[in-house]
Amino acid sequence: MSDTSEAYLQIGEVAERTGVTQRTLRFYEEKGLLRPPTRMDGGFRLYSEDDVKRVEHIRRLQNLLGLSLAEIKEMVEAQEMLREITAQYRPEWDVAEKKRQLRKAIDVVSQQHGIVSQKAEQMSEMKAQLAERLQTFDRWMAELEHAERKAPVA
Amino acid sequence: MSDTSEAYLQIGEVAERTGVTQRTLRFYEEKGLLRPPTRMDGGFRLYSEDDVKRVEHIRRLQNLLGLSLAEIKEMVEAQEMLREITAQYRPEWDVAEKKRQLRKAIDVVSQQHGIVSQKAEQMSEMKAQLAERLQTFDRWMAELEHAERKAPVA
DNA sequence: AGTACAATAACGGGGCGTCAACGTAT
DNA sequence: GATACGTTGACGCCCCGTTATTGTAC
Repeated sequence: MSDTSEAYLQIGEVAERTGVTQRTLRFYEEKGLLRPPTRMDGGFRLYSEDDVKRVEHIRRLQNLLGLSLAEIKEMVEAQEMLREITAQYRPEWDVAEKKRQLRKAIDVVSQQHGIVSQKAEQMSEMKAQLAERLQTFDRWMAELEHAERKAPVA
Repeated sequence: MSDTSEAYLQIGEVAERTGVTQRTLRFYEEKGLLRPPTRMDGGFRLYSEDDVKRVEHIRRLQNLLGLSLAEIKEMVEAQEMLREITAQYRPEWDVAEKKRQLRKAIDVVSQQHGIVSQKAEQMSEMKAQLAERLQTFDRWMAELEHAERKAPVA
């Protein structure tokens, strides 16, 4: 019931669940975006559910925000920092240091928020344009069908 | 007043106005995304305002939708097709052919619309999450400042 | 005759895809 | 012992950035 090996995932399962390839997972690890996972005796990688979440997070930052892996690495590292500060009490860190780290995290997140806001705006603008064009096309199509009825295929 | 050379732009101006590099413009041309522009006697490229618009269009498809240049090329070509059909009368094209082209265009545009809609949704979701986190961080920061006042820097 | 701008190679880097050759075992 | 899954290289592609060298002129 309380086994040490609660839920390990091999690289193939992680790949399937996250929608990236195994190559990509190993590449992220090589680049320091994913911490090296534990291994079984034969050398097979064993991932945790947390690792899956990190991969999904990385992918969102890539696909939605279009950030480079280097930028993403910085953000992910800043987040790790924050977790270490906040997860368990750390009385040995003085308050000034905590504040500095927190400010850094706030900077990162608000920067992301800015990017997202901007992109979201551009998105809805583009969406409106596309909808308008679809309207126009549909009208043209209707006209063509009308013309066809008047003068059927030669 | 009605000069043949109404408004030509050299590659540097186009680069500046579109925010891409000259290298990128030449690369797009090489890959067939931009039609080869006219040249002056010495070989310098001369772009039109329409070319500028095409570059901006390509960039939006890249940055917002994250499409590959190959995909973008298809879309741009489909659009050109449509322009040729609709811009001037072409009685020599039969209606069935026009309909086929128009259907293709509708397919392309509604596909884009689908992608945009989906991305826009993910965007606003992410935006909300980020806003929430910012709230949390701000509260933590306030707590830290409170603590600092009670027990000032050692 | 000097300066700003452009042209064409050619090499390099990020982010993987894709074998190849080989070891492991949910 | 056969099958499915994993391991580490190594090479290649896409989308350009970045010189380097040479030519042109809003």
